[in-house]
Order: sequence, then C-alpha cells, then structure tokens
Amino acid sequence: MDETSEIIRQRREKARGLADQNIELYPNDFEVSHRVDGVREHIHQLKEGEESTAVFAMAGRIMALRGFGKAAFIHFRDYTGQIQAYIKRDEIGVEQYALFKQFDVGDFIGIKGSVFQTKTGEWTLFAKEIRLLCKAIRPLPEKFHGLRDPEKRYRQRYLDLLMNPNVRDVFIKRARIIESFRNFLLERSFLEVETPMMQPVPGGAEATPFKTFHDALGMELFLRIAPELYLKRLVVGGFERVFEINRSFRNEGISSRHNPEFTMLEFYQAYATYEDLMSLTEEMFRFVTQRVLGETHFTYQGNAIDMTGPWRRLTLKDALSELGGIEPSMWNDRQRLLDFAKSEGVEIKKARRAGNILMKLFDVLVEPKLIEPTFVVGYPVEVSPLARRSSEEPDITERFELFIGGREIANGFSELNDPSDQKRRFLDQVANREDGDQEAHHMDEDYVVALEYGMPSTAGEGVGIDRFVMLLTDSASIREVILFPQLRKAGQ
RNA sequence: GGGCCGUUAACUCAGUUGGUAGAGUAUCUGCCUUUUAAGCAGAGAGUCGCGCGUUCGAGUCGCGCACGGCCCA
Repeated sequence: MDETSEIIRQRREKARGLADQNIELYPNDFEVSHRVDGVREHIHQLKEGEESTAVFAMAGRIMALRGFGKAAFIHFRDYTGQIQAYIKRDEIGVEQYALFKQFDVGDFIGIKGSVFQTKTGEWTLFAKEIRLLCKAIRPLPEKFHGLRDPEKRYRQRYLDLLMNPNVRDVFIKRARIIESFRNFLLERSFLEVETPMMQPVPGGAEATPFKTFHDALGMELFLRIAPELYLKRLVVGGFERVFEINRSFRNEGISSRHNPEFTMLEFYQAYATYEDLMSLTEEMFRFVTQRVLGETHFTYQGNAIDMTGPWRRLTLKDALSELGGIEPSMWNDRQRLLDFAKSEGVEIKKARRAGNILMKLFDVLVEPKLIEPTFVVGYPVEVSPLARRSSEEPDITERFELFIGGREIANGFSELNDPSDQKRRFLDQVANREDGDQEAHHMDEDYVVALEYGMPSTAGEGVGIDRFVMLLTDSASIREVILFPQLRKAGQ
C-alpha cells in the first residue's frame, strides 16, 4: 500500500536521480568535528553579530526546511540538540546549491561551516559545504502535531522518538533511573550479576511462565518469572551482596499495567533484615528520585507524592481493616472472604486459598489508596513461601511491600534460609498447584539443596522498574515507558 | 474474557437525514538571498482497516473479522 504512495514514489525517483549524478546516497566517510551541544558551547565565546572563524563539520537530520529560491534555512538535528543552518547559493556555489535543492526533510546531511547570528538573533550554522549522508525514502510525520496514532507510536517507536520530544525524554529518564539504582548499589559494594533467564524450574514468584524448548538438550525450559532463587544461590556461594537489573517474563494478559516482559531490580544483602532493607529502600528511592528529577517530590496523575520520608509503615491487618473494610475475623474464613469479595464485585478464581483471596481483596480495595510511599508489613506465611517467619508471630513473615501512587513498587523480606521449612513451604505450594492453583510455586529441589549447604541470614528485595519509571515520568500506561511494548501481530 | 470508542491522503483531522470524499501540514511546479508552523500562485495525491449484507446507491446503516485505545474483570 505504501509502495504505491505518491510521495514515496517521488522520493525513490529523486534518490535514483541523485545516484545517476554519481552522488552517493549512503556514504560513511564524513568526519564529524562537533555536535550541536559543542557548537552551542562555542557560541558563548562569540560576541553579538560576530561570525566564528572556527569551522564546524556537523552531521544530522533535516527536520524542517524553509527555502527562498537562492537560499534556505533548515533545522538540523543530532542526538545532542537542534540548530538552525543557513544555506546560501552564493556561499556554497551553484553546483552544491543544485544538490541541496534535491534534499528533503528527513535526510541526513553533513555541513561544514561557521556560526553567525541572524537578524533575529538566532545563532545559525552558516554552510560553506554540504553533503548528503543518507537519503530518506519515507517522509516524516507532520511536524506540528507530531505522531499521535498510539498504534503507530508503539510499532514504529523510532518515529515517535523523532517527532515527540516528551517521549524521548521519558526514555532518557528511564535510562537515568536504571543508572541511578545501579550506582546506588555499586557504591554499597553490591556485585552486579546475571542469572539464567531460561530456567528448568520457574520460581521466585507466583505467575504463569512462558515455555520454551531446547532442541539439543531435548529439554523443556521456562522463561524466568523472577531471578530470586538464583540470586540466593549466589549468596550461598559467598557473594554477600548481589543485584541484577533485567527482564522477567510472565504469561499473563496485557494491559496498561502489564507487559509480558518487564524489568526488575532484585538485590540481596547477607546479614541484613527486612527492617534494614526498608531503611535502605527509603534511602535508595530518595536518591534515585533526587538524581533523576532534581528534587524528591513529584506529581503522578494528579496526585502529589513526596519521597522525602520517613515513610508510613502499616500492617497488612490494619490496611485491610481500615482501608479495605475487611475485619480480621474474616482472615482465615475462606467462605466469608468469598462472600465479601462477591459483595464488593471482586472476582476470585475458585482454586485460590484464603490468603490469596485476602491479597486479591487488598489489590483491589486497598492498593489504590496507598498514594504516598507506604510500607505494608506483616504478610501471612501462606502467600509468602520464600520469606522468613516472624519470631514473635510464626504465621506472619518478615516481609514488606512498598506502595507509591497506588501501585506496588517493591517487595522485600528477610529470606527463609531454613531448608526444611523451605521444603515444607514448597510442598504446601505443590498441594495448592494440585488443587488447581496454576500460579503456585513449583518444587525446586535443587534450591533446597543449596539452602542445605547454608545461606547466611539475608534480606532481599525486588523493585518494579517499569512501574517506578511510570511514576517519575507521570505515565498512565506501561507502554509509555517500554520502548517496544508487546502488541498483537499487525493487521495488513 | 466483557463493555465503550476508534481505524478516511505520507501525517493531523473534518465528512450533515445514505447520493459516489474534504481541510491543514507534507509533496510537485513557478516566484522569492535573514526565515523559524516563512510567504504568494497553481497542481497532483484515497482499496474511506478487511469481508459479507441491506439498498437504485454505503465512508455513513447491519453483521462478522483484524488491529488499536480506554474502562471493567
């Protein structure tokens, strides 16, 4: 369909015409001396109205073109910024100007020239020499409205990045966020590691995995739903502080909050407790927010959020009763919870146990109310199969979840390092699975063996990077913070 | 999975009670040597997402499908 489009046909002919004149359409030997930000620095040294003696060799894309017959202004863009350039026939010569006339918005060109100030005071690259660096065959979207069609924005993200500066900023911020988390942990002697994404037993979370198959090994493998169990094996191996920032995969529906592949930070610290991690978490998020935004407060979807701290701590019990209206007497009564869920219009899968129903009710009724950063603590053992039991209350684990902007952002706990308790917990999960709970944990014998060699007391945490990027960029959908979000196959 | 909305030129969008498709930007031609959403004059450009149906006639009405968005679960 595009192939018959008039504009593309014209561009192809134009390209052919240039090639016929022995003009290279895609050369790679242009030497760049300056980028736009470098020129802007240079400008500070110039006096008003003065033309630079220095010559700049610059490469970039034509983003706008205003021609006047024998002269033209263009907007010329590279990664570091945009600058205006002035192309004048009497300066570059008749032959070069004729070449310039065949350039289009979207083409990459090389310009050698000085810098001067126009009548209106704008510093402008004054071309002495121009060159085609890459001919664009397809026209860019309209400059004023940019690219709006959300489907096209996701499928052809390069156009989105090119035309919508706010989108570009989101992804630059995303990179800074990840960089800041990494720096924070590196400064505290955490070792960055990579653990398998293809796992024989998927573990570390309650989720449905993607299946794959290794032909040579004749072996079924799962894309990881979390790196947790491997990172803790590394703690067994003597790496007392480790972290990993990378993708996990969950075979679930796609929504404005879920992408099948998403990025988590997980980190583990030996001889720390979940209390220590809450302090560290507060410090870490404050650090990242300050680094990325330059301040520790921001607005998310109309809600003011202050990361300064100290953050509120709330027991799950209090959160459920005070914010969700669920009395503690209902906690272990599966039938009453089901009835309550029904009365609240919350749909529950049949196989779920009381603890899971409780968590579902929490997700729907309580979570959206936790706008300011809040630690919720005191999760039941039933829904925390990898977390250490509280010494005072054995049915409760030493676990917290962090909520910001009505979303779960992090989940951390003192790790269960008693191999026999871990084995019992796995067996309990396997029973759930046999009762039809697809998301219950698998038995991981190999992990139990690792614990039998001895894992020091450890605390660990997972952070949803995409969700936090959403917060700091005020993005309503996860698709706005993932460069290439998962979509269905394009229609014809 | 359910509900609502969308899909029209390269892009952003109009399109009336059903009568055979428009604008702006972009493109092409001409004029224009300090413009910045440059300007002036002219021109070309469409499988109206796909399919079936109703109708003398469908961008418009109905059904199905595809893709996307929002909300619910």
